[in-house]
Amino acid sequence: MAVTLADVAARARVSAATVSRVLSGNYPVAESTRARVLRAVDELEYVVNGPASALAAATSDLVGVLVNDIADPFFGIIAGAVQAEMGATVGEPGRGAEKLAVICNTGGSPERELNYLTLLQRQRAAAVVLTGGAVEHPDHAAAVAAKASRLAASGTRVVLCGRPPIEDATTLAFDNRGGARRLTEHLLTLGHRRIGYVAGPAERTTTRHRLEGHRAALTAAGADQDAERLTVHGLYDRASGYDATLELLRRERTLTAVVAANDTIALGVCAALRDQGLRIPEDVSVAGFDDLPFSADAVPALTTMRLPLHEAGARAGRLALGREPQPPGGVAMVRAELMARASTAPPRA
Amino acid sequence: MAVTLADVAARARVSAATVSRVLSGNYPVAESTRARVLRAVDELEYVVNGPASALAAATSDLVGVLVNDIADPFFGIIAGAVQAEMGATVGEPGRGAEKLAVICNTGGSPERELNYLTLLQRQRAAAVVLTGGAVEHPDHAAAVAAKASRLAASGTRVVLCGRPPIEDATTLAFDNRGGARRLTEHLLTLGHRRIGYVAGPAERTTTRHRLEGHRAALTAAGADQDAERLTVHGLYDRASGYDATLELLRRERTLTAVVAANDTIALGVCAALRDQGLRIPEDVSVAGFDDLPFSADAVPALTTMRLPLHEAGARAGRLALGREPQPPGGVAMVRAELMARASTAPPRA
DNA sequence: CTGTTAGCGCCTTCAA
DNA sequence: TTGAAGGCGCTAACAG
Repeated sequence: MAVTLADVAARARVSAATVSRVLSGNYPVAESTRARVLRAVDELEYVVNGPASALAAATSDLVGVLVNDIADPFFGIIAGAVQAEMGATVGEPGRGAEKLAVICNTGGSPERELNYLTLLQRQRAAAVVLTGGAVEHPDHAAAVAAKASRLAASGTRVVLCGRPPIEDATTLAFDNRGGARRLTEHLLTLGHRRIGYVAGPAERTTTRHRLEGHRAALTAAGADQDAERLTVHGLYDRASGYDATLELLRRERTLTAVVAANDTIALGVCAALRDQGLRIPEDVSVAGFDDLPFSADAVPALTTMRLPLHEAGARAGRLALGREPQPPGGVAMVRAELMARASTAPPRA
Repeated sequence: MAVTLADVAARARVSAATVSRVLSGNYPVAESTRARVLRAVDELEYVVNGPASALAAATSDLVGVLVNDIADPFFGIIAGAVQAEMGATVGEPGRGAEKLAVICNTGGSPERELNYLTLLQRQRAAAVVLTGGAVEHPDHAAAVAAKASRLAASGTRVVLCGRPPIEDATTLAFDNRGGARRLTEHLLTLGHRRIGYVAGPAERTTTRHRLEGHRAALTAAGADQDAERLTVHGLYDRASGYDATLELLRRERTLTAVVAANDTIALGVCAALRDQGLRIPEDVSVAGFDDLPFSADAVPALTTMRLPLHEAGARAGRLALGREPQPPGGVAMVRAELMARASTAPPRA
């Protein structure tokens, strides 16, 4: 069938062991033999059999990246950055083979998340990176934690990017709570008091943390009387933002600002407000979270909290490869930065 | 180290072969034995060793999906749809294990594309889906074609989604040329004659086909005198659209419309026009391509050609799994549909 | 329906 | 510096 190590060995007139050594490059081999082997590899167009070497070596070069929604740039940016760190520089034998980062789309489903973890465990993945908020259902959280421990125990590095720490994993946590708080403080400082909040799905950590930060700011300013009534939950998408905004306006027509749990939702918020004949920011200010690429281009440009997604993803990738030292305590906090733009302004007098 | 098939077999008091049969479910096994085995699997928390079974069975359950830029929703949508087709229903033994779709980000680099193909070949992937336009450099095209043939020869299904057909691969081609032509015809029908075009990178098939469609419409209408001068190339991103628009205005201030090679570029075009004090569509009409989710929400809503990305990705996934019959000749054309929205209108009188 | 027997292709001591 | 040999964990005939 396919060309094997033995074929290469025969052609280069050496043993299979020698070919293996040349290819993995972790063992001294005479330069002349080396050249001969490489030539044979070339002539035969030999390609290592991954499964076979993974079996023999008990390690694979797969790195799994789990995302909630690959069509959402939030995850696309992180995943792309992780993958870029793996540097696909194959084909140059002699220097340890590179890793293959595989992106797995869970669609936010707990079952699929677990399924993918099993699949990766089955593949004996070298590392797993879990990105984005976690589902907070206790059973599921326990199941994920258990899987993570088992993966870690079997030598798979587990890295969390944008979700709360768990045991046996290195984590890059996003400062959702602090960021959300500063964002709402920004609005309060501008003079807003009746602020609507469009939250994400209720059972996710990101949703809860951002909402908590928002509430904390309101409470600190003594402006939290209506907080409950002025909060609407939905999905992290544009349609939810649209619908939620209509609901908010129904509940409180005199809103002067709306904070969205993320930029995508904020887009829907803007659309709904506009359709209701309200101007941004003259009538209602709008703010988002994440600072995705399109946010700066929105009209008006969206005020939001910037999360260094690319940097975080790259760092997660390095941690997954063991190329970067663990942060103290295994946990590092990634801060969010306020990007005050045109979508927020003082309320009408 | 880890629990193996043999451990399960011992515990269930059957042979390893029986356990294997229960797990893969492709062979009759007595219900009682089956139950006993499943219980042992459970108690031992056994997880199949992927590499080992791939080696023995000479097939793996990996399916590779190559994309040019995973942070771009165009690819995110396609990749997500492919992956959804794989249905990660693991953990339910007895029904053939599901595939693991792995998304590989080439960043548009020919070398990385080839590298990933090698990596997937090394993993003995069950299938490979190549998405998005191809680089037209002859050497590279030949290299990719050769790799594809080799993959196909070794039993890996090769599916193309959004790129021109090659031998040994099933392809879902996007009707970029026809779509672009209809889009420009739409503008011509509205009365536009001085139409700028912001193209993508010169050496990509998608870029060329869309540009050709545009030119064909102009030529048919006898409006192609300035076509060359009114075309600017850039990347498929917002910044390029912005810069290209400034350049176009420098070349021809009296433009009444700008066609962008895709929606992302169109966003930049809109931003630039606005910054130049031009209104859309009163002063200048703008059109994009793809109909990404944000396009309908832009202000004004963007006229564009809709490509059924999700459907195409899903179909590519099914073809990769061999769950859908080959289209006649191995090639199917995916049509684009005109979405005439608020960003285009007749030119000023 | 179930057990036995060979490998799948590669890595890795152990010797030479 | 190189070769020989055993085994990684699983699947796939082939018997029974």
